[in-house]
Amino acid sequence: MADRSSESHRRSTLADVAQLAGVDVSTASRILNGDKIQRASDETRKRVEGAAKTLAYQPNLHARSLRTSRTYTLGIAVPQLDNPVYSQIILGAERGARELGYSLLIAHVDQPGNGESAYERLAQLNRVDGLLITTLNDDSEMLQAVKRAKVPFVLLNRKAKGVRNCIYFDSRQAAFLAVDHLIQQGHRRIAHLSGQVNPSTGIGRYAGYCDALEAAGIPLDPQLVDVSGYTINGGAEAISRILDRAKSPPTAVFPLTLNAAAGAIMALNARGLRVPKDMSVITVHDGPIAQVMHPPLTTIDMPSQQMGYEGAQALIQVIQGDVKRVDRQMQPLGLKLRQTTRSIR
Amino acid sequence: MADRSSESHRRSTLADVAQLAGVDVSTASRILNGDKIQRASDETRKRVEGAAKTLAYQPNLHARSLRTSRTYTLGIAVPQLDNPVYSQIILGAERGARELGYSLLIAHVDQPGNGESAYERLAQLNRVDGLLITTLNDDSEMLQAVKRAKVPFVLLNRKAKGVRNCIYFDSRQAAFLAVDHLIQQGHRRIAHLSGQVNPSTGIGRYAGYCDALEAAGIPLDPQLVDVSGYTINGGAEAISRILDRAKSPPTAVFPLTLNAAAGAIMALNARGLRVPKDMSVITVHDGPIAQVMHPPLTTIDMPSQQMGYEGAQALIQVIQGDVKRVDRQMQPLGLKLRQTTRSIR
DNA sequence: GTGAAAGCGCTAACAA
DNA sequence: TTGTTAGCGCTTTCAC
Repeated sequence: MADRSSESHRRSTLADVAQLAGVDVSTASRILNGDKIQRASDETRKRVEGAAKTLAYQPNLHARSLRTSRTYTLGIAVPQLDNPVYSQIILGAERGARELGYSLLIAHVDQPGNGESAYERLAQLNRVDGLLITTLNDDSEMLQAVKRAKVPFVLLNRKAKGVRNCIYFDSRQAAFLAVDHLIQQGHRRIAHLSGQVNPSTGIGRYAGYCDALEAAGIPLDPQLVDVSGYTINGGAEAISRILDRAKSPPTAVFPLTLNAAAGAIMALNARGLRVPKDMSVITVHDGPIAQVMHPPLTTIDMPSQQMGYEGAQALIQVIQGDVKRVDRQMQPLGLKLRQTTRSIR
Repeated sequence: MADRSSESHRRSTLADVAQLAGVDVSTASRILNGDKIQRASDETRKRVEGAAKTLAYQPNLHARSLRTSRTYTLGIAVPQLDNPVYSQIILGAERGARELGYSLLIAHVDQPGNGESAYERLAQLNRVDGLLITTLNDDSEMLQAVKRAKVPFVLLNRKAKGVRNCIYFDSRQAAFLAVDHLIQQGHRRIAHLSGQVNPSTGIGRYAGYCDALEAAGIPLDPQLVDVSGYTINGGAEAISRILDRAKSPPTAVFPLTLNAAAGAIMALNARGLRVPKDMSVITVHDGPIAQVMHPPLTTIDMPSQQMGYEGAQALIQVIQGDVKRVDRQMQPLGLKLRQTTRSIR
C-alpha cells in the first residue's frame, strides 16, 4: 500500500471540503445532506457548496453506510436472465433505483433444487437495504429464507399469501384482451395452453380466457384446454394433444406465454398447419422474440420494465418507512397487432 | 432510530466473537482472515472459529471497505439487457464474481448520445473495485471516461487499441466455420451481411468469410456483400439490396448477427423466397431466438456466458494485482445445426 | 448557527 | 503468538 499522503490524487473527503470552506466537518455534513432541522446560514451554505463543487466531492458511501447502517443498494433476485421479461424488469429496476440514489445488485438465484443457493443469497443480504424478488415459479422456500433474513422486500410478478409487498400484472385482464381479440375476429373455437406451476399467473390467464368466452356467450370446451407450462416444448406438446383429441379442431389458440406460443407454432408448422391461415395465435407479454418470429407474433404487451421501475421505487419507500404495504396491480399496455391472427368472419 | 443496545437481535460483530473466544479483536480478525504472516496457535484459532460459528458472524462489509478501501464489488456496464448476448455475459459474470467473494453491480449505460450518462456512471464507480465493460458499439467516449476514473477494467467482447485488458471472441474463426459449413453443403454463391460500427466484430467476421471462400477457391464477389449493421431492419435492407442488384443471386447468406439474420429472413419471406429451400442462412451467436424462429436457425454458438465468467475472474485478478494484462480470445463452441441450411450438391 | 467529540466495525502497524 | 492502538470518512448528539 502506498503512503496515503504521498498519493498524487487522493479523493477528496468531507474534511477537505470543510477545510476549504473554513467550517467544521459537521457543518459541512449538515449542509450537504440538506438537514431540515438545523439550517445553516445562507453564507456558509454557499461556501460549503462551492467547496464541494470545486473539489468534486463525492461522499464515501462505505463510511456513510457504516455510520448509518444503510447501504443505498437494492438487491434483485433473478432466476434467469435470458428470459426477456426479467431483463426488462431489471432494466426498469435499475432506473427506478438510480433515480433515488440507489444502486442495483444482482443476486442470481439458481433454480430451486440447488439446495445451498437460497442460503447463499442470505449472505449477500448484508449488502443491500432491500430485495426485489422476481420468480415465476412459486418458490416459497426462497421466500421463507428472505423473510428470515428480515430484510424488506417486494415481490414482483405475483401475489403471494403472507407477503406484505407485491406488484403484479393483471394477468386476467391481459388474457381477456387476448381472447377477446380472437373473438372479435370471429373465432369461436379457441384453445388455451395453460400454466400449472405458478398460481397467480397461470390461474389469472385461465380465468381471463374463461371471462372472454363467457362474455361472448361461447361455452367452455375442456377439450380445448391443456397444460403447457412455460416452456417451448410444453407449448408444442400441449397443442399437439389438443389437435389429436379434438373432434372439431380450434381455429385459434391462446398460449399463456411467449415460450408456449413459440412452441405451439413450431408444432403447428410441423403438422403442416399454417399460421395464421389455419390457426390464429396470440399471447401475453411482448419481446424481441415476438418480432422476429415468422410470422411476427401478435401479443398483448405488458409493462415489464415499468414493473421493475415501480418495484424499485416502492421498495425504497418501504425501506424509508414512507409506506407500510405495497399491493399494486399493473394493467396490460394493449394489443401489439402483428400477423398471427386473422379474421374468419 | 431505535436504541442500539435495546435491539433484540443485533447482528454480531467481530468484538462479540473476540469476547466469546476470550481474545482481542485484532487476533480474531487475523484468524478469520487467514493471515499468512502471523499465524495463530491452533488452540486460539479453534476457539475463534467456534465463536464465529456460534454467533453466525458475518463481517460488516462497509467497515471493512472503509478500512481497506476495497468494496468486493464488480460493476458491469451494459447498454441493453434485452440482447441475449449481454444477458448471458451477465449471468456468467455473476457466477465468476460470486465464486471469488465478489458481488456484481449493474451499471446501465444509456446509448451513446445521452450526454450525461457516462459521467453519471462515474459517480457509481465509488462503489466498485473494477468494471466489466460490455458494449457492442465502439463507444470510445465511454472508454475514455472509464480510463479517467482510474478504475481497473476489463473490456469484454472486443479488443481495442490502448486498452490493457480485453476478452473477446474469435469472430474470424466463427465466421470461417459458418461459411465453411455452407461451402460443405455445396454453396458457392454466398452473400454476407456485414457490420460497420464495431471494428473487431464486424471486421473479424468479414475476414472469416473471406478466409473460407479463399480456402475453397471461391472468388470473392463484392456484389454479394453489403452492410447490415446489427439490427433487424439493417439485415432486411442489406439482403434486399443484394438480391436487387445481383445478376446471379446467392444461394446462401451469412449475416453477421442474429438480428441481421432475423431481418434477412423476414425480407426473404416477404419476397416469397423460402428458407432453406431457396436460400440457406447461418449466423454467429446462439440464443433462444434462434430456436423459436421458423424455421429454427442454424448458428455457430459462442461462449457468451463463459466470457462473462472469465471476465469477472480476470478482473478480480487484475484488482488483486495478480496479473498485469489480460488478452484472451475465446473460440466458438461449434455448429448448432438446425433447419436453415440445406445441401445443394 | 456552528463546533467538539464520539463512534459505526474493521484492519494493520507496531509493541510486547 | 497475542494485544494495543490508531484511524478509514462519515453522521449525530450535545454543548456553546
